[in-house]
Amino acid sequence: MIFIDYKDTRPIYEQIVERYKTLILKGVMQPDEQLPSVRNLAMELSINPNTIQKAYAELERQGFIYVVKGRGNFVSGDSGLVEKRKNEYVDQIMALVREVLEIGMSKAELIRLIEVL
Amino acid sequence: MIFIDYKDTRPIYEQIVERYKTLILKGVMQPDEQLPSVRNLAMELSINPNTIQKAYAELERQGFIYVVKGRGNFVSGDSGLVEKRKNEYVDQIMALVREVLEIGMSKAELIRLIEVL
DNA sequence: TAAGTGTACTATCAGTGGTGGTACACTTAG
DNA sequence: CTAAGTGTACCACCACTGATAGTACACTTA
Repeated sequence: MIFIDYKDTRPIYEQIVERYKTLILKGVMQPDEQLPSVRNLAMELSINPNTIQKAYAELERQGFIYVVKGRGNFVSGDSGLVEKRKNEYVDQIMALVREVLEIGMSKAELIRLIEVL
Repeated sequence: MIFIDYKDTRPIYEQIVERYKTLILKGVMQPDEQLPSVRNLAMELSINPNTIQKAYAELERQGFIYVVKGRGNFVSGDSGLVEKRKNEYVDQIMALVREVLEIGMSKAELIRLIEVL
């Protein structure tokens, strides 16, 4: 379910955050489903528990999971997250589209590439 | 022409590289036009010459500029760069598009956003 | 009670971005 | 030829960040 790409330049904790965000938003992980414990996931990935802790803290800060002390971390049920996430993606895409249009690509060409995707 | 955004999390030298790449690709800087000297630009931006040097070295590595020792750095005339850069952008855009489609956005909606841009 | 959970520390290390400074080879204007 | 301006190559140093290692404590539950 979770893996680390050491060729990826992004920090490990960030990769884990991204991975869980997409798992949750795509519905692979259902609301109130439990995430692996900090220590377990650390063991499984052969990394330090503190790194997992950092990732989980970030996921909680962003509202993707909630924490029950002594029990574990669970997927949040907030559906507004999908909409928020969509907007994040759209903003990024539009910024890039503006750039590529400025150096001479046509809208039509770009739209065509999306259509055939 | 060049400025630094200290709120930007990217390193300074990288910001300078990006800035010059777009200036060159948009034609704001013409082939064989001279760039500011390492020391001048460093003074102007109040940063260290080594940082500028790093940015210029990267620009040369990517083929955007060429260097004449003792004279300065100049904009390259290679037109194939535009095409290469376009592809870089398109790859990034398509990766993001795939993500946003996976979490439930429709192609039509996305295309519409580009059309009204 | 014991095991498993999150959480909060502290110390330490490695890599990277950036600064500050020196030095050298080259080109060109005077 | 000389001096000024150019790129280039170092070195030492510092700050920040990501990550590790270890300890400790409070909570929940079988």
